[in-house]
Amino acid sequence: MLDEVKIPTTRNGKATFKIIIETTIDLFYKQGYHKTTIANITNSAGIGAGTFYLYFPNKLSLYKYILNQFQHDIRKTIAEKVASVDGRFEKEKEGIKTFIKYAIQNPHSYNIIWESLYIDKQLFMDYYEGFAKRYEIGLTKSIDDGEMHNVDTELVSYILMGVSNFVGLKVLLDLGSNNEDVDKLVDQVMNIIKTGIFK
Amino acid sequence: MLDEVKIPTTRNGKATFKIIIETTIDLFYKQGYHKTTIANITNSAGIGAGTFYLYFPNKLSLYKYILNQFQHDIRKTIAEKVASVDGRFEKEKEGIKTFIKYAIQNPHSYNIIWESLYIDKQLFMDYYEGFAKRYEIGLTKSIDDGEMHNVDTELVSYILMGVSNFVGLKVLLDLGSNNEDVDKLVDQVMNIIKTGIFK
DNA sequence: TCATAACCTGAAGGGTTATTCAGATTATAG
DNA sequence: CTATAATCTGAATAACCCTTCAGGTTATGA
Repeated sequence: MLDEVKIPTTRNGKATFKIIIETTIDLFYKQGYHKTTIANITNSAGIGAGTFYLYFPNKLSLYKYILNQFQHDIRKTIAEKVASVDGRFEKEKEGIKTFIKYAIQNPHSYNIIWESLYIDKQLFMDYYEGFAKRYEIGLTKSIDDGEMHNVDTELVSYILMGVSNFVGLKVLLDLGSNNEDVDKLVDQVMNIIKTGIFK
Repeated sequence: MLDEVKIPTTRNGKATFKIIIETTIDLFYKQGYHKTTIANITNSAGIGAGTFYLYFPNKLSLYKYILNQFQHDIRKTIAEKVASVDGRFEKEKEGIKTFIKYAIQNPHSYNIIWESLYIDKQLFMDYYEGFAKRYEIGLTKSIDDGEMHNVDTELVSYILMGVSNFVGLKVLLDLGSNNEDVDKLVDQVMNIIKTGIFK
């Protein structure tokens, strides 16, 4: 499943493995997956061309490894934050806020996840379907707790993902937004989500 | 601005130009921009390799030409539909419905537009900023007409784009949704947008 | 200390692709 | 009908890139 990735065992090996990952995340962000060559990676990482193949059989397996890392990291970060607040509404708010903040602090992750649509469509579908399913669990609880109208949870999960993703996108494109701004921004977003847009 | 695209003048030339466009849209959809080669295009179109360069200096200029076409077509389609209904709320609803229906009927467009993020980031930014500005005009009218709360129109335009894009995405990924379903789906979405999610 | 496994190198082979161009064909204005 | 512009062809070139591999270095357990 890890596509024949070879995990190094020694200290030197681990350091090399790590620099490959870090260099590649940076290159994928700046140039995109397809424009990034193995030679780009090994040159930027300061290693020989053959060293790459010691750990990864090809570029795709490296991409999948990085995507997997981000998935776990995002979900873990959100889950921890959400667990720390009380009330369904507050939890949903914290989830969206954490997602947007994560995007700001890891702008690379955003690009790399979306790009999966143009690398392997199935990866993209799995990612968002998995994310939606997680969302639905929380939404169902919100309904059970009487804090939310009896909505179609699957639909609402896509709506909320769309909102977070595009608001995150806006913040990323604008650039230079700091964390305080994000708090206010998310308050506005949640107000809109809570009470609706139209009179 | 059109990147040196040469528009043919004769009937034969126009037919060749057209088949290049149509073949390429199909290939970009199926394989993505980067995996599609000029040889793929000319072979699928049934023309000689050199013929491509009669009209386009390279693959990127062809991509930009196609992206531009979709932009105009989407905006025109939405504008016409929106003009045909009365009331700001009904107009917003019709706009979202038309967008999602357009995505279903032209699944190619969706892929090609999003892919701009991985071909030329500036194209992507221009596209969504332009779309947001258009949206804001309608939203401002909604507020003036007293049909909408006094919201941040720029923020709401990104929220609405996020909702349309991800609901459209969901429909596309699920596949097999017909137009009647979409009407009901959009009714649900608009209900949520109108009255909010939380109690 | 030394045998062994892990790690590293970069030149070279082999495949793929973009682009050119000399020459051929077709359409049409006059 | 004919001169001319537009259109078309596909083999050839040159650039690029992935991947291998024979040979070298480094770290470590015993």
